[in-house]
Order: sequence, then C-alpha cells, then structure tokens
Amino acid sequence: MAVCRIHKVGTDVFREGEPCRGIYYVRNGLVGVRKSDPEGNSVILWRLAFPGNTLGLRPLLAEESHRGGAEVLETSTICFVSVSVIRDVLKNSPALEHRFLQSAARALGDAEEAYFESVTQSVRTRLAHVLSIFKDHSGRTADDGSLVLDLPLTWRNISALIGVRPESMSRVIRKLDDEGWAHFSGRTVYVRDFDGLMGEIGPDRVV
Amino acid sequence: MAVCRIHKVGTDVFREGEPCRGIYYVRNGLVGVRKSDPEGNSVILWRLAFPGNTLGLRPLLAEESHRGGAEVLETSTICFVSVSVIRDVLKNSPALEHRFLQSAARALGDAEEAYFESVTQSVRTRLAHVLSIFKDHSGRTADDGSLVLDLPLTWRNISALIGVRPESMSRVIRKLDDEGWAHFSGRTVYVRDFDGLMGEIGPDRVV
DNA sequence: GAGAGGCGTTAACCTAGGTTAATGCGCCGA
DNA sequence: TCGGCGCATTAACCTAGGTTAACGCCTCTC
Repeated sequence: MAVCRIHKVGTDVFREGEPCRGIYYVRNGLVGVRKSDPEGNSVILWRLAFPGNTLGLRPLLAEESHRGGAEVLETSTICFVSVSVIRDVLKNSPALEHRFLQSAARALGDAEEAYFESVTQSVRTRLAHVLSIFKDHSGRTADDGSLVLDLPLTWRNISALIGVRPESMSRVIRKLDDEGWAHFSGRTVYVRDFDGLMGEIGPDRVV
Repeated sequence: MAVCRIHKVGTDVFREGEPCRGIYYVRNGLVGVRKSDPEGNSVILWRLAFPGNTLGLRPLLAEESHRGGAEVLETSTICFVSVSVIRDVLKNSPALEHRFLQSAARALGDAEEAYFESVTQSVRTRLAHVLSIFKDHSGRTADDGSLVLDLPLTWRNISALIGVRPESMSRVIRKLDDEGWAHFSGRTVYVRDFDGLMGEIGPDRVV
C-alpha cells in the first residue's frame, strides 16, 4: 500500500504544476516546498516537511495540481501512498476525513498568520521566528546553559524561507552577532539568551 | 435554525480572539476580516466577505477562536447558524463534510498564494490584483468601452487589504493616473485599458 | 592539481515604502 | 451654525532591503 524509498539530497519529490498522484510521508530527513513565479524567478521556500509530516495532502483534497515543488534538503526516507488508496480510505472512514478537515483548517490559520507576519514583521523578527522553530526541533543546550542550534539548512535556504535575499540575511546575522545576541559560525548558532532575544525582537509575536 | 438580521456599517460581527459560536452567512452587503497584533497596531484587512460568502467556518472546523475580527463595511444582512447545528448537520452528512474539506483545501492554496504575492510583488501589482477582484464583482462597462469601478471600500481599507499605508496607496494611484492607465476620482476608477494594465503590471500573476 | 560551480560575505549604491506633519474636505452631531 | 472627526492627499525625510559586483572558500570533477 505504501511504498517507501530513500531520496537523495537535491532531487525532486514532485514538481510545481505537476498533477497530484498521492501523498508523501516523510519518515526521516528533511524536504522543502518551493514556489516560483512562471518565469522561474524569485523562488521562495514555502514550507519545510520534517519527519512525521506529509506532503501533497492539500492538492489531493483540493483536487488541484501541486502549487509548489518539493525538493529533498537532507537525505530522506519517504513513503508514498497513491490518491486512489487515500480516497478509498477516506470514503470508509468519516472519522479520518474529519481529522483531515480539522488539520486543513488549522493549516489555513497558520498560512494566514504567515501572511500577516510577512506584511508586518521585519526580517530580523522573522529570522528569530525561524530559529525558534529549529530550537523546538533540533536545539540542544550547551554546558554553560546557552542554546546551540545546528541548522539543517543552508543560509541560502533560510533566506528563501523568510522570503529575502541571502545578502540581507548576512546583514541581519552580522548585526545580531555584533549586538551579542548570538554567535554565528557556519551553520551553527550559539544563542546566548534565547528568551531575551525573543522578547527584544518581537514583544508581540510570542503568542 | 438560522437567524438573520441587518448589521449597520462600522459594527462588529465578532471580535479577534473571541470563541467561535457559529458561522455567519453574508446574504448581502460587505464584511471585512481584520487582523491586528496584540498591541492593536498595524491592522490589516485579511479578507472580504461578499454576498454568498460565509465567515467563521475556519475557526469552527479548527476548533479555535477567531483569529480576526469581522467588521461590517457596508450595511449587510447576515444569517447566523450556531456551532451545534453545524456539527449536527456535519455528523449526518459526510457529503457536506467532504465539500467543506475541499473548500478548506482550496482556501489554503489561496492563502499560500497571498503570502507568495505579498513577498514577491510590489504594491502597484497587488493593487491591480485587487482592482481585478472588484472588476469581477462590481465592474461595469462605460459607453466608450472603458471599465468603470465603484469601489465599495474606502482607500484606507484598500490599503489595509494590501497591507500598506494609505500614503503609499495615494502615491501609487497618482502615478497610475499620471501614466494614463486609469483615472481615479473619489472611489470611482475609470480604467482605460484593463488588459493592458494587467499585462504591463504583472506579466506573471495573470494565471 | 586545475578548473568550475555553489555557497557565504562584504561593500556601494538605489529605491520602494514607512514616518511625520500639514492641509483640505465632507459629514455628522450639538 | 459651528466644531470636530475621519478620510484623503502631498511633501520631506529616513531606512530596510533589493541590486550589483567582487572576493574567499569549499567541494566536486576531470
């Protein structure tokens, strides 16, 4: 029913505009969903799929094509389940359908929030937000109590995630470093005082 | 089952953060959903509800509170159906649930698109996009074949819809007027060559 | 070992849009 | 009738972030 296989970094799981053939469950690794305009310019990284997440559910339910392309960012094990199987299961399980409905509604709320944030907040704040995601996800605490993050993404990709140019990203992290909030070395970030940073940066969006 | 009543301009249908008591069907008029940060600053107009649209379905399905406040922009007739009724109906009609699921998935796609657009496109382009919505909605054609729009919103609200300050909005419409694309007089817009404008402004987002 | 290509960084420059402030207008209520 | 308030507009100024270009550094390939 489900076909699992290993995907290598840099390969595509599916492409933008492609019809949706089923859903993909990320067992481990990391996958990113990209969006680009018709000319192929201005690529943004719309969302990340961590282990446990699925890809392609939205277009499947909406009966649409993929609105973004999925690219493997870290070698991943991904399991595929075809549309027909999903539909079959859904037809026989109203409970599952209900759960999907709820999760779609939640995702919609998050998307609205992302829009709001992009219009409202500075790059600095949005970076802090991204860091907090990685904190929850792969953060560890150093001996001296400070927070250490090994980012699973290139800075290039992080900028695309925030919707900004790499150069601007560089600027921001240098400033953050100069001001002593954190130290950036390659893809490792040492955050001195996480709560302080979050507070200073956006007294609002802590929610 | 459904309670309909007339709401006057400027009143609230529901407020941000308020628990969701049911859904509201806009029979006629116009309602806008606002979002603001915790300090109440930087209010944006997240979405418009035209006649035939409903409000509050997302939080109901997600079992969340309202993430935005709904404000009556034009005197409206709005019908209310309580959560319990909706849940009851849903429980007995998998078909309806399925339709909701599909429409939530589509809305999610649109929200993603809105995010993408806000990161990618200029105010000018986004204004053109908004105008095209009103064209579909309340546009009429003048004797000389040009397009005439009587905007149902103040410019202030249109700026909030685009996520920009009124001053910037003014700048953009003046420029559009100077360049001869359209003529703006109060809330009436005379568009000389709509397709030309759309083409010039965003060869991309016509989709 | 030499090149080529991708990342990351820096610096100089430019522009879209935010900010502040002032003015005019129309509407509503006392 | 007058005051006040909210919308709209303009202008001057400021800044975050885009753009261009150059350079160092890795890694991969030949």
